[in-house]
Amino acid sequence: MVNIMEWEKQQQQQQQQQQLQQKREGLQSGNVNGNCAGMMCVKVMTDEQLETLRKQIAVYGVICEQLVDLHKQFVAQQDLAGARLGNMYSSDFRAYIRSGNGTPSKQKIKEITAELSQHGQISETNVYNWFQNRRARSKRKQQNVASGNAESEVETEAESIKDKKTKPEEFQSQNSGNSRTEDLCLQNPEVSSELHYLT
Amino acid sequence: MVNIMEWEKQQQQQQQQQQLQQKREGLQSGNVNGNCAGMMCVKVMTDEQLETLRKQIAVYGVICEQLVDLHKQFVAQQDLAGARLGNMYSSDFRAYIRSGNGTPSKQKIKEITAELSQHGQISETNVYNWFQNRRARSKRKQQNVASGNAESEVETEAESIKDKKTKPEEFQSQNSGNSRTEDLCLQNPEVSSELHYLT
DNA sequence: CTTTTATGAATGAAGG
DNA sequence: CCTTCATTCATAAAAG
Repeated sequence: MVNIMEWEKQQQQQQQQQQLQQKREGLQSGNVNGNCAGMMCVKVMTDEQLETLRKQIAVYGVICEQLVDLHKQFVAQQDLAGARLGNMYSSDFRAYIRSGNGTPSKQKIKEITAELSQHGQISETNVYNWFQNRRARSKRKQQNVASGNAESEVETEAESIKDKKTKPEEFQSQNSGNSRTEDLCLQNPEVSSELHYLT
Repeated sequence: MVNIMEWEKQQQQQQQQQQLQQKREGLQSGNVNGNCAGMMCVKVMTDEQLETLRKQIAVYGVICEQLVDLHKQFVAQQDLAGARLGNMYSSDFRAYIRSGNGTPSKQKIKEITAELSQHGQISETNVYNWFQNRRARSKRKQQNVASGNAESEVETEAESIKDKKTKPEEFQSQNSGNSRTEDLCLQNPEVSSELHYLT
């Protein structure tokens, strides 16, 4: 297992440093054709270049998924910023993002895995799990928020969950003594509005 | 295994901060587009979009570069060793398991169910599902491992690949049996807070 | 140090 | 069989 954690920290630090450096240097962010020396401003994006950019961004699409969500939330909350951030992603990028909402499909997973594999060790299982968890959690979040609003915040919860499964509940009897029923509950009202205004 | 998912978050955070900073400082690399007003600028994208793309790519590029380098140091140690099937159920159960990996057959299921019933509530359906899932998953796992095993096989792991296949874990003491090695993860819950500065 | 939160993963079960 | 969903666990990171 080695100390992955250490590595992570290292990375974070380095990244931050990097960031700072960029910042100090004015974050040039490599101009496309920034040859605006005062005349022939050739900032023309050839189709090739454009394509390259799109491709890169598409690859990062998955990586930024959450960022987009947050941005959307922000946009929705502020209303001021408006469309500025909502539509700045390429269609490819958006495609990826959106794919997460519905059906990942094996094909997608393979694609994504392939692309991400270029940047590090990753398996299809990882991607699959990620989507799986993502869907489940976003759904549950919505559920909670919705129910919370509808129920007028009353602490009535408790039982409503019902054991639809009627599953023998496994053999709880065994551990009934120690299980501490964590009971989830992340009541994070506030931000989680999760508006789906997309753009 | 270093998951992309993990550092993805870092990137998200990084990017967010980056954008954040840029916004706060009003850092617009306007030199690229600013003085091209009267020129023949054949743009395929708006300044804003272009700017956004450049930023994203620049940030990602640098970060990824470093990440890739750092990953290389660890990739070699990434060993999946996903093949472990030791099971730790009752010997009886184990015997059954071993008897055949395919098709339990109704008879078998009945028997097994009967035996396990001595230890707790369990139905044939449970047993059936269990076999079903087990087969499917073990198969898929093999696939994944096989395909993903192109990496160098460094045996850095102490050992303990111990199996964790836990089955009727329900019966067993809810032992927390620390499973295997791996995983690392980090996230950035504070992104949201950062977001507030975005304005 | 303890509690929370976020998230990858494992697993039982339902549908098709 | 295969896919998908719901639940749960373990743990790293952050919060207090």
